[in-house]
Amino acid sequence: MDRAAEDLTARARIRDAAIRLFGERGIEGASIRDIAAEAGVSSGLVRHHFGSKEALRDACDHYAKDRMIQIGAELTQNGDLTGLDPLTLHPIAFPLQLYIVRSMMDGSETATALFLEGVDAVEDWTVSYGINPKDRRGYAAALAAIKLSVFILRDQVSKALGEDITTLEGYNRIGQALMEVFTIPLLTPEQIRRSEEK
Amino acid sequence: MDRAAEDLTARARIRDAAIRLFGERGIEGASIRDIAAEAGVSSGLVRHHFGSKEALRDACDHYAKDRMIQIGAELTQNGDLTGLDPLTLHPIAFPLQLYIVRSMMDGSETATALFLEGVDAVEDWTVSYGINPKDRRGYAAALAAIKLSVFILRDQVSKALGEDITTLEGYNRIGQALMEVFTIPLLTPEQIRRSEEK
DNA sequence: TACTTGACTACACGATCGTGTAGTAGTTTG
DNA sequence: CAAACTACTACACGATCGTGTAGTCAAGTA
Repeated sequence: MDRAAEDLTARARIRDAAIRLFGERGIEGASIRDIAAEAGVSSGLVRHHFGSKEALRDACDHYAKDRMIQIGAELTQNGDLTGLDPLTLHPIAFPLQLYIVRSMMDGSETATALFLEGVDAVEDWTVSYGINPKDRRGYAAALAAIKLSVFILRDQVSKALGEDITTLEGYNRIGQALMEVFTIPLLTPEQIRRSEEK
Repeated sequence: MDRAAEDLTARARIRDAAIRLFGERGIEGASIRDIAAEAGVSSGLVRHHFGSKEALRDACDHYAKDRMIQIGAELTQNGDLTGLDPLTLHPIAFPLQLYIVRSMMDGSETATALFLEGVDAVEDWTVSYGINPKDRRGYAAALAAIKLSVFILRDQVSKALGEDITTLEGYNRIGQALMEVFTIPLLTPEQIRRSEEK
């Protein structure tokens, strides 16, 4: 994804092109012929390497999941951030996130499993962080969904901001805005108490 | 949408079926033949009434937008809530929201305009409510996107909760979880200050 | 050298898509 | 009564889709 296209094997180029086009246009919106053209190969080669469109999506699912987990692991161990500054990380991680969300919407089990693992992680995190919502599972699910919302509606959010959020600058802006959503309490304790009485 | 199907004109049944199927499967995922079958008419009649698939989506866009605005207006004037209790409102509004989000993702200008109007409304609301984020526009855009995220990821969120959020009970649960996200400050003021120093 | 294997292309297939055309039945209108 | 119009169906069209088949070419191997 980060290396020059001509240095990659045809199989890798097909997979990268599939992740890119699937993520941008949706699974149904990107044909095998589109992906083959994007990768610079024949459509038959896509079938030769992956068997079917479904199997291609499966391969993309597992690759994207592994890459995201790998990136997450490298990010958490703060000691070694070699080559993981935002400027190089963003162009790699953003298309992966985009693809995963699209695959989720298409009903992929692998992508959905990744979402469920994310909810589990957020749930554990609320415990260790001392956050005690009344509905912890619901809270974690909402937080996980929110993290993905800007990817899905990136065109609309970009238009609302007058700034492309697929760029690093735009992405950082909406990321900080999301942080403000999480840190500014919308309701006063008094209002919360009153809404509970109803 | 709420009346018995046999009491509606064929045109209305086609439109309702289109909103339902477009919302569930996406624009590309629902064919004109599918919609015609769902409405109990021939595929030719869809074309007769709406001209093309694009024009059908346009008609659905405007209908959904008008209905949502109408519902919103009836909800805000608290005096008259005739027939607008959640039990009857939910089955009407939920498919409309689902469709609007799908249409947005498909690049519909009408649906995107509705999103931008929503962002404007949230922005105005933060002003009158005394909420002052550093990036007010970004804050409003994030909040508007969040409101729609659970519709898109409804299958994943439902699976995470073990409860179908398309039902009124499930929808209320995730709605309250979202409220908790907005009301529980994630970071302490100390942590916010520290993150700003970086 | 002869054989096998894997990467790769060209091409044809049936299905499905949106769309176009022709025509029927019932109602309205002059 | 005849013409016109509207709601509606049946059917065929070209395009595109995922897929299947056959074959080329280069590299490895016995």
